[in-house]
Amino acid sequence: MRRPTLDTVARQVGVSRATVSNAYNRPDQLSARLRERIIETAKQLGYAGPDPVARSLATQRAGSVAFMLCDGLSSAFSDPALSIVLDALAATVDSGDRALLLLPGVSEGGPRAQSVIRAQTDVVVAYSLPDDAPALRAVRERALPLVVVDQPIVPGSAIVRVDDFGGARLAARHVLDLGHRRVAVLGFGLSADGHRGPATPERVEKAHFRVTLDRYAGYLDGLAEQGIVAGEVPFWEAPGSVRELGREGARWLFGLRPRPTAVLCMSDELALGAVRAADELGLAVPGEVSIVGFDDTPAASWGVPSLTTVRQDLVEKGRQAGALALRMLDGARPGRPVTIGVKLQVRGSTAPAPA
Amino acid sequence: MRRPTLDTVARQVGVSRATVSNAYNRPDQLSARLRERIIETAKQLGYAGPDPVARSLATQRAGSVAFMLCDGLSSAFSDPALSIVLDALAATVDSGDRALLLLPGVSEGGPRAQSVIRAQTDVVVAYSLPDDAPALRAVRERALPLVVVDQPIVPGSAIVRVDDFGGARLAARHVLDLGHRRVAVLGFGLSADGHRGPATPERVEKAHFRVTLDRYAGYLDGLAEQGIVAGEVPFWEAPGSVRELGREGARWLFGLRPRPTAVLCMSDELALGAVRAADELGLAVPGEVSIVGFDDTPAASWGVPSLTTVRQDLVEKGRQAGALALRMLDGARPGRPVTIGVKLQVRGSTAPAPA
DNA sequence: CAGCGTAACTGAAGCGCTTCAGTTCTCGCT
DNA sequence: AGCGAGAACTGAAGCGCTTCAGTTACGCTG
Repeated sequence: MRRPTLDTVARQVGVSRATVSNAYNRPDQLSARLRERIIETAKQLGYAGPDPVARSLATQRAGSVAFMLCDGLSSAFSDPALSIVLDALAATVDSGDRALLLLPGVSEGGPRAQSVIRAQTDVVVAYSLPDDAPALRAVRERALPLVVVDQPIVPGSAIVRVDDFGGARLAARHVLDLGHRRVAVLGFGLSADGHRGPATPERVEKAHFRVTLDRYAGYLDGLAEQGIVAGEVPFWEAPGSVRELGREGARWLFGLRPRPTAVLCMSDELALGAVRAADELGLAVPGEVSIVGFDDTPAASWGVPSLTTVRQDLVEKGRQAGALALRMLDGARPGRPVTIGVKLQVRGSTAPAPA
Repeated sequence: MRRPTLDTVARQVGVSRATVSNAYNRPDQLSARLRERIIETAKQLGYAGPDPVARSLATQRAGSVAFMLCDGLSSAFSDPALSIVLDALAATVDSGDRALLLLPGVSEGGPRAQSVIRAQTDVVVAYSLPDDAPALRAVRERALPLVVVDQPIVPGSAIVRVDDFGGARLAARHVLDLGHRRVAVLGFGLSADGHRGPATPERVEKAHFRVTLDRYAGYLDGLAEQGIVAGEVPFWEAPGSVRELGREGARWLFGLRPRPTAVLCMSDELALGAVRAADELGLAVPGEVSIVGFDDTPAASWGVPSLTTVRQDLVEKGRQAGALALRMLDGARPGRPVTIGVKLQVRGSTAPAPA
């Protein structure tokens, strides 16, 4: 005995299949009494409504938004920024009656191409993927509409980004204003190769991550206002926005001579790791070293000291990404990139440079 | 000019549709040369392989595992335990060639029934939902296989749970052994009503969350060994496993007279909030108050002081849930509940009771 | 009362794919 | 030469639903 279908119900009630379909999808197309009878019969037969897959085939819409991310879920969600963006995105697409299909990355390079090819989805949102992610090729092959968050730049896709350059420059100017002149950068990886260590000019040259590059450039641009040049600014690459990695990088930075008095971090998580490293080395924050984060996640204001950081509106970012995805579905053109603004949030982790 | 289909390719190559299908799905059914020609032609036509939705309809498998959670994503992922479980789950189902469909909750009660009814999925995993979640009814109506993580108890579903009772008892015994006699509980909500405040016996009576109840019972059971009874154990309900809520609850608990010397927390996040509250009130941890967490998330070992906590193997939990989901798909019976073991992880947040 | 608009319902053509029972052809073996 | 086995490929029947162009019947208008 098979599961009931539209047909089973139709026959039982003695109407056509179309009518049963209408009972579920266009109540105005039949009399209320008949509709009620149909629903009632369906319930008795254990029919739970039109099969979603068959409906998708007939309507030519999968009804889901795929979300691709670079790493696996656990490392991804240790980045609180992602949770916030994803939540806002989910709320937006859900209210548009679509589900969220999650495609986590494998081994740093994003999801497998195969996962994308088999995904039942109408549109995909790529969250901060490397330029050469195989998943992106697959998206193009399937000719699916694409919304890119942060990076990379993909022709024909809609884009939501943050003013990384401007934000980083704000951070740099801030420490400059406080009198700091020996400034270091604690940042994300330049490429998806898991490199962990000081960045070399060559690596900067052939970087794959726009965000890393833009923030780095923003820092340098700001610092240039006091004549500080790239060569004087140590830059540690951490292959992920994780506290532990920030701690490790900061340790190295604090070991340099002359020791930097300010560390510009590309995320709050890295910054919190840096604070920890300073603690462990007996360096007072912000007395001896100032630390600036990026993102303004909840943890930034929670900690002791609270974090001076570059605030980006993460909820807005997720919402915009969702809205763009929905709009792309209606066949809208990608349009201009949406840029989320930033501002400096001064708190307790920065202070005038020590004498 | 429409998108190409199997048929387009078949006609172009001059073979039957079945053969093209075989080229993608059963390479052994045709000669390598023909297969190559087909793939080549497909590429030229811009055909990216069989349409996933149509394939699903034909094969009668949606190819995805739905994951339902109680809250929205952002609050959900502020619970690091979830990230870990979800990641392990994702890895397991992905290797089984299935995608993860995320169904976040709305307003504390889990996902909407409608979301479940329209979900293209073969099996659903429910993560710590309240007993009366409408989504669960929808799952039953659709007769989808169900794997429940933690709670509630649903007849006919597979279950992955943790030895909550035993773990809680371990925590209670630990503080007892250290000489504590005034012990408080800082826990999750008993029902999905967002209640925030001291728990009353009536609320305990008609609780909806098994986990909260079991842990509470475990604490009491342990404490009973020194003759401590429920009435002597203040219990604050926090409507979520969030640091800020833990802090608030702990404040209240620390305001009681006589002040508890030990606080048993149902999660590490709550415990970290309690540590913070103690700090702010000038209470030394563990000198004046001991605090025990639950879960052993990364944050537990990271903080100062590090957290004494009940460790559950979260990765294993996610993996088991994934494996069960996959097995249910093959028509396996639910079987006995899988219980993940716990053990006490003693660290720096507990010490002998003050004299 | 003819004419017409509308509400209520139906028939049938897809949506794009898989799969199974054939059919044909080739080749090795006796 | 004859036979059988296997390889290579095909035809057609679904999978369960939506949708659109009709068809019927009915009440209303002039």
